[in-house]
Parts: sequence; structure tokens; C-alpha cells
Amino acid sequence: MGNFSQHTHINIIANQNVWLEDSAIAQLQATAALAHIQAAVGLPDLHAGRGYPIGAAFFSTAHFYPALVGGDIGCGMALWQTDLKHHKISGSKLAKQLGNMDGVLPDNLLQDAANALGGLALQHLPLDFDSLHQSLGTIGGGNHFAELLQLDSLFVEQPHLDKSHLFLMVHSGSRGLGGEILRQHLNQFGHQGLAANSIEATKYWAQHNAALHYAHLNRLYIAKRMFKAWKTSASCVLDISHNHVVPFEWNGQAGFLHRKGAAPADQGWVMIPGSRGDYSYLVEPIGGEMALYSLAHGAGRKWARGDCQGRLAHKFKAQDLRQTQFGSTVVCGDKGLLYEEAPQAYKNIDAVIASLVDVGLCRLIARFKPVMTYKKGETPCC
DNA sequence: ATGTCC
Repeated sequence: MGNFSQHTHINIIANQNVWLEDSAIAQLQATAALAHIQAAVGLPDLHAGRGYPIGAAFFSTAHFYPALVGGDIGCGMALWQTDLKHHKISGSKLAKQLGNMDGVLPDNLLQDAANALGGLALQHLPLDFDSLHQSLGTIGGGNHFAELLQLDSLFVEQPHLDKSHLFLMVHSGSRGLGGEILRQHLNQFGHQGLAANSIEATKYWAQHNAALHYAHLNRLYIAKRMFKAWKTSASCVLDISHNHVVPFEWNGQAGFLHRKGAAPADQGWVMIPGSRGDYSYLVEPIGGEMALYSLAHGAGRKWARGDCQGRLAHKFKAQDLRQTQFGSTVVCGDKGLLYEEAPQAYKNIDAVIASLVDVGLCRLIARFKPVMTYKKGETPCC
């Protein structure tokens, strides 16, 4: 057998109010039992994924697992404070000003984007410059979004956060790049772990790091194109990836920390979004040893994507889902996605946040409520 | 998650 699963530490951070599926816990245990994994943590947004759970962190020694990071390498959350004033303009008007954001960047950002991509190690990557250039600044599908927020409550006095301003939160990743890196890697090596410092580990590592960089630029250019459309400027509060593997020391051992839909607790403030119809929380991580220096990356799914339309269509028409309990506007031209990402499909964010706060993993800085959520254009882009 | 895949 040769693995040490009987010694693996497994910790699940969730209070009794958090929805937790047995299938997600089974995936957490199965992944924790892989060779070389020493510790596993399920965050309160834990839910079942494709083979591996989402909302989880894993520490391994000597080897690491590209398959565990998954296809969206570098996916993460970014937050800006914009110069827009919340009382001046409605979510629906702001959505109209955006138009369609799904195609290539507007001309006035394309050259800027090309220059930014110059810093990428293209020789290591499976996609060429043109392909990366065309995808840059696009949100993508699934749970990705860009959302304008109103700062609803400040729990700690923060001179740099202004309640009269709107904030922009962007959740997106490395688009086709991360998926292609994983696909090519799986073709050659399958799901096995890679020995640290091996040739294949070194190659994956270079690609992984480039995907992290590309994903960061993608969120930046999504934000930039929106700021252009709104004729506003903004300052970045944070930009943090929640899908990655990094060298890490745990319990006195050198190894690797895999975060699979888990926000880092060692890189400053973290934004934890609720569903598009719920609050989002800005938190300050504290300590983190018990949770492998990781926090929830969102509310976490409660319903499988495939179940949503069937569960909701008898009660809600598509149009009903384009507005939330806060009166915020949802832009989503894809009817299937409108149902899959409905607030009802997600866990209660307050239970998720309380689970983290109760065990001392973070303190609250601010609460935000959605004004406008952009998923996909309502009108054709090209 | 994916200019997806049957």
C-alpha cells in the first residue's frame, strides 16, 4: 500500500447550521487517503466536485498533485473600491452602460493588454500569444462573475474603505489556459503525484505559475474594461487566488499546500462572496494552523448544477431570476446559467462565515450587498 | 472550468 492515510489529519470547519453533503465528506476522505497527503481540511463551503472536493486544502510531502488543483489554475477573487457613488446611479443603468463584456477587449485596452502579457513565460505554455490575448479580460462561465457592491456595514473602523463608493468584485481564472495545462499533463501522467524537483514537476510548476499570473491579469482586465465603460477609476483592495499548489511548511515538515476552492489565510484580507442574491464579507484572517492557513472561498454549492432548473422552474421564470432580494440586477443571457447560479443553489453565507469566526479563523471587516451582477451578456457581443 | 462533448 505504501501510503500513510491512517496518519492523515482531517479537519472539517463547519458549525451545525452549515449544509454538508455526505458525498463531499467522502471525497475529502478519499483525497486525504492519497499517498503523501499528511493533512486535509474541509472549509465550510465544502461541496462535491469532479472527483475532488471543492472548498478544501491538502498538505503533502515530497510529492504534489496537479489533478487536485484542477483545471482552473489561479482562479481567484479580486476587489476594487471604485470612484462611483452608490446613490447616483442604479444597478440596471450601470448594467446598460456595460453592454456586452464577453468578447475581446475594446481597442483602447488591447495594446495595453498585449504589453501586460509580455511578462508571461510563453515558451512554457500550451497556448499561443494570440489565444491568450483574445481571452484576456473575459469572465467565462460557471460560477465566475463580476459584481458591483455597496458597502453595507463596517465592523472595524477603516479609513480606506468609503461607504459612499461602489466596489467591484471579480471572480475569474485562467480561462482556457489552466484547462489546457491540466489536460496535457493528465494525458502524460494521469492523476499520480509528481515527485518534487523531478523534470515533470518543474515543467508543471512553470506552467502553473504562468497560469496564476495570467489569471491575475484576467481579473485586472475584466475590471479595467468595466471602469472604462463606466468612465471611472478605482483602487485595488485585494486579488487572491484560491486554486493553486504552493511550497509550504506544516508541522515542521517541508511540503506542498494544495488549495482547491480555498482562500489563503496568509496573504492579508480575504473577500468571501455569498451567492449573487446574498451578502459578501471582507474578513481578516487570524492564525490558521488548524485550517492549513485557508478559509472558505465562497458560500459553496448546495445543489448540483443539473438539479437547479428542475427545482426552480415551476416557481421562477427566467425573468424572475434577473433580480434579487436586494433589488440588485443580474445580467445573464444564458438561461441555463441563470438557474444554475440561482441564490437557492448556494449555502447560507452567514452560516459559512459564522463557522470561520466561531473557531477564531478570521474577524469581520465589512459586509457588502450586491447592486449588479454580470455573468453573461444579454445581447450578442459580435 | 472549458471558444466543452456526445
